[in-house]
Amino acid sequence: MSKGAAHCGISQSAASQHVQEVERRLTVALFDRSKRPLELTAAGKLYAEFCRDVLRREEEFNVVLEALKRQIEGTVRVASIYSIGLSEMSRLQEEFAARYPTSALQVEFMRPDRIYDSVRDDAADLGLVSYPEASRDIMVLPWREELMQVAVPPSHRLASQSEATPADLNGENFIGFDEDLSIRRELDRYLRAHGVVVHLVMHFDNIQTIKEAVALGSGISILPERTMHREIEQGRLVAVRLDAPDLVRPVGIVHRRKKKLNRAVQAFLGLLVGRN
Amino acid sequence: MSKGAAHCGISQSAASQHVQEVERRLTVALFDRSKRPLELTAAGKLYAEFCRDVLRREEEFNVVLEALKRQIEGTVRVASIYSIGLSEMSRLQEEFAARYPTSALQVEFMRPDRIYDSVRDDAADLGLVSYPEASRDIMVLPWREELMQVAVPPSHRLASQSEATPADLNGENFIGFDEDLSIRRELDRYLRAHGVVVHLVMHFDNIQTIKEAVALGSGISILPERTMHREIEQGRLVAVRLDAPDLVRPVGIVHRRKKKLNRAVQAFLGLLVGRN
DNA sequence: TGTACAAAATTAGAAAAACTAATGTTATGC
DNA sequence: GCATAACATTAGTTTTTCTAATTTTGTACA
Repeated sequence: MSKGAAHCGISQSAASQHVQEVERRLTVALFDRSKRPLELTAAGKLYAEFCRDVLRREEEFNVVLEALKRQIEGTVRVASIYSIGLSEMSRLQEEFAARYPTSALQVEFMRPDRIYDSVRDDAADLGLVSYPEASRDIMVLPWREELMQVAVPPSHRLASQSEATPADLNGENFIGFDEDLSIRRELDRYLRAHGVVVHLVMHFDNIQTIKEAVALGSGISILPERTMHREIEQGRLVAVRLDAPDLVRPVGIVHRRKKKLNRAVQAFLGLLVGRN
Repeated sequence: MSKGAAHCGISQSAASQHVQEVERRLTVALFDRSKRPLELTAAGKLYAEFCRDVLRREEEFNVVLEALKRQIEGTVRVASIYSIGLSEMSRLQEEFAARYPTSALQVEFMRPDRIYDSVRDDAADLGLVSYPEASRDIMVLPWREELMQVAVPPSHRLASQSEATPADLNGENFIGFDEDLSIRRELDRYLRAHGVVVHLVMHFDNIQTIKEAVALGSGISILPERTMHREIEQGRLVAVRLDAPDLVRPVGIVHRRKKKLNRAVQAFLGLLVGRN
């Protein structure tokens, strides 16, 4: 019993009292005290077996729990708008995997309203959205502001200009965003503020389709410059700088207001805000 | 959580604090507190499963323990000298079984020294011995004093007498007990005290063999009267009363000095001392 | 049989843990 | 935004557990 006490880091007295308390609770002797060294009774052996079983089970639990914790702690679940771009995300993913090899990054692309829902329901740790909006549950970290430029087909008269003024857009066929998107409201406000009236010929809910329509000559648009790189390279689109430096698309990181962000999420955030 | 607290008979506060303490120990959240009603996290479910497992195992332990306790509490283990007699013991056994049907009586016959050892080692709860001797470990309860009479074959000259004096034994061929037995020492002392000298022709360690030898006419002996009933009935032996009323064989119950006697043992003791 | 020794039991009091009542905070539905 | 129910927090009390000191006990040995 003394050895047992030492093994548990308690005094001999505590061990003795504890054993007696267990015996009192079970109303059965665990040790035969008329022998030295002390001998376990049949009940004592049974109890020891029970205790060992419980400890075994606890160890098993801890192993599974640690695995679960690693999984929870080491995973970043990101919900992103499509227009962040697959290439951008895969670049981030590679860098994240290199820097934090024990962590995992899960990216899913979806429409903005579903991103907010995902974050709210804790289906995603972070959301990447344009024109981010905070609310009771949602908190916003500004990420970057994307320069907006005029998107025109190479055949367009503006394609040869190095810069355009808002007035240059007057009366143009325009391909816009759906009315329920923030970016649509922002562009409308911008055009109105500069007294520009465009001829809205189509509207879509995503940049990809708008770029296609512009490339096909259905009209012009105003899009984030960095989303057009590939089409510009391929000569399918031309981006013309607007002389209004305030026309940007803010992209932000949204997350649940109360939630404690885990190690991996923190690391990913560091990666995001470290390099813009 | 409030319901859980009520279920455990503790306050809501205690439950809340306890859960938080477990969470702190495991460094993992068990509940998703941003939802009402509270939801278990993956870790919480795992922990609940673990707890339920332990409780199940505890129940199992308790079932087995109760069975063991019933077995321990309800069993009397008696070690007896041969000369108590099988018939006497089976009569006791029957009565015990009738009065205490949930208890069990285990009787084993053995030589006196092994009886003391059995009691000392807790292999037997009670020992039945003649000329009982207390010691540091062993405690004695007097049980009964058996009348000693002269055992003679029917053909013997004393067989026709209703009573004999010690002097009648002078010069007789005598069949005694082995020298290491208490009864031998007691008989030697008795004979010496009465100035009797017998001719010791044989000695044995048990009454049964002595009775056989007497019946075969090898000599006479002095034996407990109640051990001769059957041989007397069968006309193989005759018991002659000695006019010395102090010649008795004391039979006692021995048990371990410190040991707490269980329910069944107590009951059996009551049966023994109640009827002599 | 007594004596020495080691180990367990006991005791009293200190330290730690668990608990409660009261109060503050939060998620949810209206 | 407000009401409500449930959980969290706080402060203080009760209960439990623990230690140090002492006594008792079982064993070995002279």
